[in-house]
Amino acid sequence: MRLSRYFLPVVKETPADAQIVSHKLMLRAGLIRQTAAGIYAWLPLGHRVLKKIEQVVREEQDRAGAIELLMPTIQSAELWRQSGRYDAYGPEMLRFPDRKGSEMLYGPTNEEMITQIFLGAVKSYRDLPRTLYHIQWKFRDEVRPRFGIMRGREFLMKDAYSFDLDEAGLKASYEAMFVAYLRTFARLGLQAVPVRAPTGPIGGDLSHEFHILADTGESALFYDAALEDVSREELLAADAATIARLTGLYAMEEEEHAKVANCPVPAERLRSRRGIEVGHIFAFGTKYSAAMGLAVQAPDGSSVHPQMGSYGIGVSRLMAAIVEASHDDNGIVWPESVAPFTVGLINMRADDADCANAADEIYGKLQGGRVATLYDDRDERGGAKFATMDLIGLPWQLVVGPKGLEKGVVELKRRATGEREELSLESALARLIA
RNA sequence: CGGGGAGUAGCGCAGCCUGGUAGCGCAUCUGCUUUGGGAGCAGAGGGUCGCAGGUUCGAAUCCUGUCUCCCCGACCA
Repeated sequence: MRLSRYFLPVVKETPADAQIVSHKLMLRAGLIRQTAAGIYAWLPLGHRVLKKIEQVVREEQDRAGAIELLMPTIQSAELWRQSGRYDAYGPEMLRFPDRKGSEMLYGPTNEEMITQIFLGAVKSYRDLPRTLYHIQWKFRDEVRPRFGIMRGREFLMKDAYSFDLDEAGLKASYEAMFVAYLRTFARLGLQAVPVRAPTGPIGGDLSHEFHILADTGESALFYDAALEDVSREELLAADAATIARLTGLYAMEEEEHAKVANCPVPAERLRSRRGIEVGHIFAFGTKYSAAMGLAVQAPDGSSVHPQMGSYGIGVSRLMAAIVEASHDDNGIVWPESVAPFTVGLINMRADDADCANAADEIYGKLQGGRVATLYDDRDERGGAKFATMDLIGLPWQLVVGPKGLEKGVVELKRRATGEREELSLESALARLIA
């Protein structure tokens, strides 16, 4: 993409409304634009990142055997009356009538709907287990939206729902999702801490939250320092044993931690940090299957309510969490897995014919490959170009200028470390494409 | 929902107390000079001062109402 034809409204000054670094940087880098309290438009660059995150989440869901579908954002109140949640759910649920006066709502979650869909299709234990998921916009009319997309009212969520014949099956489905979550966050370059969670209004008896450690997190956590020692490789290779080990380590939200009489973690290993909740998984058993009359026929001919679980990841929130975890004084530092473009190709002198031709040619070569390139072909001073590239945080900057061309080299800069290298064009391209 | 704050040009702000018909920086546009880490000079465009009433000869400024946004608390991916 040529920057001269792109839509990238970067901002030099920090927007007054933004308080935390991710919100400031996301506004400044032209990723998002607020349209109402807690509601944001995704500008082209932000949209690309959102899609990249979504794709990593999707791949790990698929890998875990979950099946993607897509449910609507608008639901009928009738559905929610069947589970009893229409009245139980608070004013966070956005309710409105359609033209006939039927009560509708913008879905804050989809347990009822998925159960309804399942009920219409599955009658036999032979169709279990199944885990279905979708990645869809949700709306929760939060009392106080804040921090940009960190706590928006409209947000993109991956929510998965598992159906099993018995509790052992549910446990297996829960663990499969647990593994998927560990891998997902590791691939996104994040260190996530699984925290044993109180099950709250959704019900059930097994639940974990996944928190990204960050000073600006909204939750205060207490946990065993050993949780920080888990390597990325280990998380990517996670299995049931990994889960057993991780969940065996102490980790609680402040509120729960306060209730613990004798904390099992020795003081020197107890860490207190803040976290951003980016995922939450529940095993809630037959709560919805029973309420909504979902039953399958078991091998012995009896009728059984499937054991269910639900598993959420805040996809849009993850973007803010990544920025919180990965930035410096100059701007965002995207992990390669979610970077909107891999390379920022900088033409130092767009008004210089030789330089422009050389840069155009390099751009052409990169176009054919797998790396997405954002080509700054504007006639602008080098300093401004670097500032923009640093702000938007692409992993690589490839600099083409007259001085380098004289020597037959280009400069390759790694955003994360700032290290620069002069290379022949061939080796620079080889490096990027590899 | 309670408590606090703010709405003036695309962004960041001043002006308001002490009414006299709107200004600064950045950004944008034009020209010239520049060009390897946010250039300089000269010029230009852009605002019914959130909205609605009221007071007044006259309202960004005073009064009333209203809408919106932000921050602090209880909820959540």
